[in-house]
Amino acid sequence: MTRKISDSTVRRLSLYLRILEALEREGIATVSSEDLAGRSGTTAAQVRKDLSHFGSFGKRGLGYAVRDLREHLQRIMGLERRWRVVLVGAGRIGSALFDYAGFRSRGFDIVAVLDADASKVGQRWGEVVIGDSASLEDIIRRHCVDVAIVAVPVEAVQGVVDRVVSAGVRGILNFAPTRLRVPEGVALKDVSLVMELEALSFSLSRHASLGP
Amino acid sequence: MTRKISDSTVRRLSLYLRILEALEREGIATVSSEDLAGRSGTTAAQVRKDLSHFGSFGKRGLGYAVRDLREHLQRIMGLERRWRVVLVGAGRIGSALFDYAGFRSRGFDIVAVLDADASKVGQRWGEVVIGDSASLEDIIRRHCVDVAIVAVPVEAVQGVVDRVVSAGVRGILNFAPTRLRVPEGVALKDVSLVMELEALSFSLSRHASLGP
DNA sequence: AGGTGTGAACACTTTCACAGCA
DNA sequence: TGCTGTGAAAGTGTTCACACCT
Repeated sequence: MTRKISDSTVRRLSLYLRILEALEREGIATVSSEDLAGRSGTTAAQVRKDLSHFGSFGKRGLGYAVRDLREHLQRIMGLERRWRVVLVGAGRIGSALFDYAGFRSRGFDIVAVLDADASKVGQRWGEVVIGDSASLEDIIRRHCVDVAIVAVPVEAVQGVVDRVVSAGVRGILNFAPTRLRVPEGVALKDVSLVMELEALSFSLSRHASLGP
Repeated sequence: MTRKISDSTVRRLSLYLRILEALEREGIATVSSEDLAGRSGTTAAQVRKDLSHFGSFGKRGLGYAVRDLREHLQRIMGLERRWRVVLVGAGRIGSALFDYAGFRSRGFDIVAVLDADASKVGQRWGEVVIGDSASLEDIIRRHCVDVAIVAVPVEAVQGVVDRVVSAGVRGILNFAPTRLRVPEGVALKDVSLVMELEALSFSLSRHASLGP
């Protein structure tokens, strides 16, 4: 089996999960698809369809048990375990990412930081010492790295990604604004800030006349 | 008219634009949809369809004039002008964004930085002095701000967005991991790092058995 | 010949509507 | 009754295939 699950579904699952965690903290035990839809900006049918790809988690006439559904989603998303992450690039973006507590609290441990700049190598960031990018393959194998966050200049990024992949990493989060080539079976996500801003520019230019 | 243009098309246009700029720097004068597709990881038909929403820019039998198409795309994306941006939140992410040269070089000028933390207010970052979030509306009106980049904690973000919108901003780039409510006519883009990582986690968990 | 522009076919996603269970 | 789970319908986006222009 292993049906193809669409990207948009996956994004919504991640959102549902966050909402369920909040509900749980508030001590709410049960939630309907209607309610979950309201909180996630989608429709009740969409919520039910998204969940239905993985099983039947609700009770008819009642809704979903918050804790139970949260646990299911966590398992579905592969978040019942922790992931080992290498951060390549200790510049501004890398540094902000390293300090972002949200990663650790959601199961992603940055176990190593690497940079090509000799003046950065050896610096201590909290628990980790910045290593030399030359040792990339070594570090990945030694730390059993699962995921690479790549925050290096656009000229360097394809080279880094090739090495990371050949060292066995199958999940990559890229911050450089290029279309990267990765082999089949490697999951790649891009975060392109410029692309997002340009999309805003496009919207603003088109709907200029729709004022309040 | 003003047909609805899909989000994926807009993202590709932004990518085409970057590729065309690179081709121009390399002194390449002409490009085919086939070639552009290869460089952007899509298909020739997709490229032609994307462009066809806005007009006919190519010459049959020849392809597209790089410079000409670049100019057209720039206009289509609303990038022939500069955009005035306020950055709300001078924490780690805010600081990394401020230092990211890519924004300025692509037409986005950060004209003001604001933070709610009194200890940060008054600090000088390059050309700008960090202002107090209390003066948000003032700053937006005084600087004729078009776009707000919001990098504040998740608890604060909806409040900031409401104020930003009521002060007249119609484009928002949000870094907090929540679904924000904005009125019709306001363009909102989310950058959710956790969501991207969770999507990676999902992929990795599902395709665990597809090894080389 | 060579490569664009585009209607028509196809694939995928979302919404609808309702049967079925608590 | 109330709300889930799900086929069927509607809507969107992508690919195909070819007429048409240079």
